[in-house]
Amino acid sequence: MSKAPPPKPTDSELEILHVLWQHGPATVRAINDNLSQRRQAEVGYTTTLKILQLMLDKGLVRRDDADRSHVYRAAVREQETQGLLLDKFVDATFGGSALKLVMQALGSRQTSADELAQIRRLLNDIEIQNSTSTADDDDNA
Amino acid sequence: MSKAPPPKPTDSELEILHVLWQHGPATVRAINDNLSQRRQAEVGYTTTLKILQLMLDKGLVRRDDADRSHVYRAAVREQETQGLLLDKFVDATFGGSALKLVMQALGSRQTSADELAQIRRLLNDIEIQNSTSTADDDDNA
DNA sequence: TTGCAACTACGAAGGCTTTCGTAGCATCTT
DNA sequence: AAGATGCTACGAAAGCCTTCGTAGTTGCAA
Repeated sequence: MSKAPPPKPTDSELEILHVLWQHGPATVRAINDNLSQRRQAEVGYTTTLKILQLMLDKGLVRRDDADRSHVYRAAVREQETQGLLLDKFVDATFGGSALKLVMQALGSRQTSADELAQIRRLLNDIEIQNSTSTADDDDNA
Repeated sequence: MSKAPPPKPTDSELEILHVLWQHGPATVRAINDNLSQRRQAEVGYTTTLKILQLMLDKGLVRRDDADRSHVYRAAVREQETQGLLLDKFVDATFGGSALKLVMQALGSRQTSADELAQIRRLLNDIEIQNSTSTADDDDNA
């Protein structure tokens, strides 16, 4: 009955999720080391620990505390989480228009020919889907 | 001299900026009415006033206090502000890859044929620019 | 002129996020 | 066995954002 939807991660939490998504399950020590590398400065060990504990409460991570050093792993998927954040961002910043966002992202930025090609490929896929799936749409979120 | 870079607006501030971008200069009363419409609930008048005062401090808006009812107007441009926010968002959420963001935005979302066409047009423009303006480029990212 | 309505300024509370210090406990080493 | 090391739990502080109440002032109307 109660599948509480996973809440929107904060910036620090998102940073930790990136580590977990990239490296898989890890101890606080490993996560903290990784975080310290990414940033300029050292991150306090207990800071990382605390955030992980809060994330556990929120359901953003799970942990295995069989061993003395608990092992944390992401409880939310990368794409889903990014999609969630993207939705909110599009609403807040571009009034809900994903098109505006895409135009802005492509327009005011260096985009390589390779990337442009990838996007074209995606556009083709979408158009094919749009034209073929018109008969059988059975999607509910 | 010190052209202090305009700081990143918060969510509430951004909401107010949207009103100002859309309607031009306005009084607190007008802004507050507009805000109250967008949301479900009434927004406290002094809440709006307070945020505008903070925005004035930050340089996000300017005001004309010739009349008793001060008139506020945006001091930052829509596109620039959106670009700034987009940069931060891409960094935090997609590890700096604008491509991933675009793919996610287009992939997990309903995109109309019309919108797809607009994006294609933009892609064409970009490719033309890439080939004409840099006749002799070997690109390195 | 007196009183009401509208406006600005300001302080403060509450919530959230991030950071860190400390305490307590288990483990390992010598 | 005893001490050092490393780990977790927890409390608390600081900063930021949002919200609102209150006080003081100005302008208008009766």
